[in-house]
Order: sequence, then structure tokens, then C-alpha cells
Amino acid sequence: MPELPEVETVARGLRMVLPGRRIVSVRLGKTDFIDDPAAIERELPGSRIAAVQRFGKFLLIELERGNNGGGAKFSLQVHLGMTGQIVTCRPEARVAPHTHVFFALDDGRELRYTDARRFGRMRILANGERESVLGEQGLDPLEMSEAEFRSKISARRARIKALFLDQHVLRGVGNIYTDESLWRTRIHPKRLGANLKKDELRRLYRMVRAILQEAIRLGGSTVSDYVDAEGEPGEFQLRHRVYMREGKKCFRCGTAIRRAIVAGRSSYFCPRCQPAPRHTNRKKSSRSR
DNA sequence: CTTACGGCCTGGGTGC
DNA sequence: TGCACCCAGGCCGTAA
Repeated sequence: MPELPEVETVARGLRMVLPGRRIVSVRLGKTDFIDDPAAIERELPGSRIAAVQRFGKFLLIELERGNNGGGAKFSLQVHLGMTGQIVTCRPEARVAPHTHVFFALDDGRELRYTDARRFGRMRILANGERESVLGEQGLDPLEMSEAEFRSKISARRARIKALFLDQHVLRGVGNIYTDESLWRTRIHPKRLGANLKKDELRRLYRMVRAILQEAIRLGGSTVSDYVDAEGEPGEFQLRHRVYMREGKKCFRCGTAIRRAIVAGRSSYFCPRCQPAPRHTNRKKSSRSR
């Protein structure tokens, strides 16, 4: 599942080969994950790739229109969803199943998008749309200050798990890195943001950043489909301490790791290291009044 | 307004 | 061999 480290790894890989290339032609398969397929077919051929950026879990391929020099700028925004893969290869390379987008490049190579579930998204972002679309996103975990992080979290009474998954709070963090960060800081996923102690927030701040950076260094986590821009899997899954370890022993205390649905997502935690909050869902108290 | 939750999209894996 | 079911992330509608 591509989260920040995976998308960052893909972006770095693409950055090695794409900038300066021109898109010669576009071929599309299924298009139900593309906002406006006709616009892709119309706008991209002849455009030049200026840069590749990551913004949260979004990949932004910065483009300039065909006219030589000074063409209008726009972006191709790609979200990999759960199973999205974007790789460059030679055009004669075997086409993986569920490959739906082919960009022929002017160096004879091909950029392909493969996505079995098609939970990914692809759209053209006009220069003027950038701010409104990207401006709604939360803090970049690698750039935020501790003070920004603490004020953002402690202002909320939602569960810390929900806050971490909310891209309007932190951009780029998903299920894996949330559970890993909470286990390592011994914080239960159902704790409310506003109830976290200053020291807990400090540890969480440091931990999520350290984990994301280590995961980037290891090329991300490959749990099922994720591969980088060269088609290679990541290695951070070997460092996972709780994610997908239901029933296995906690690396710290040996207690069986539990799985519970929190914020609508599978959440893995150690019931001993990460004590549950007192009353999560206050029901109408039968006593009093 | 904030939060919680269920449903929807698709298809690979699992278990009977 | 078949097949029903679960589940993944993001988004949206609804309810409290």
C-alpha cells in the first residue's frame, strides 16, 4: 500500500529518468480511475516533463505544453491507491496484467501505469487548480515542526489513529506507518488526540518522522503489490513490528498482538504495551440524573 | 462544526 | 474444481 515512503521512492526513481523527456504518445486501457481521459489524450502528447514531485501520497508529474520553450505549465496528478504501480521500461517489455496507461517517451522508453484494483486516481491539474487542491492537505510529516504537530493533534478529540490517517491532518501517513509509530511510542490507537500528554506527542512526533525516513531509506514497504519505478520491491516490511502481526508475540513483551477496527481500518497493537484509554465510547450513563 | 460509521468501488487470497 | 466472503484506501452520505 503506497504511503509516503513508497510514493517518495517512486518519485525519486522517476526523477532519475523523466525530467527533460517529452511524451510522444498516450495509449489508455480502462479509464474509470481517470477524471477526464479525453483530456489526458489531448494534453499530454507533445508535452515535456519538467520535474517529478511528491505531495503527501500524490505523485505530481510537472509538464510544459508542446510549444518549444515557455509552454504553459500543468501537472499530471497520480494517486497510487492500493495497488497502483508506475514504472518505466522498454516498450517491448512484457505488459503486466491490469496495465491501463502507456506513455511513449522521446528516448524510446515507455512509462506505464498498472493498477489491479483501480483504487488509484489520475487527473490533470491546471496551474490554477494547484493551490485549491493541494492546499487542503495537512502537514508534511517530514517538514512540520514539533509545535505545529502538537497543536494540530491536541486540538482534536478524534482518535489518534483517525487523525493520523486523515490526510487533512498529516499528508502521506497511512495505515502501516501509523500502527508502527503508535506501537513504538506505546500509544493505543483509540487514544484521543486531545488526551495525549505533551511528552507522548513529542515521542510520537519524533517517531513518525524517524520511521518514515528509515522506510524511505529502505525503499518503502512491500506488503502485496508495491514496487518502485524500476519494478523492485521495498524492504521496510522486514522492520515492521506490529503491522499484520495479529496473534504473533509482541517484540517487546511477548503478549499476542491484537487486531481491532479503529477509524474503519485494521489496527494492530500490543494490548499490554499500548494500554487502552479508560472510556472510549461514553454511553449514556445509567447512573446520574 | 466535529466525529463515527457504513457503503461503495475492484479483484486476489482464503477457506469450505 | 468452484464460489462466497473478506479486505484494502479514499470518499461520500448520514446520524448523533
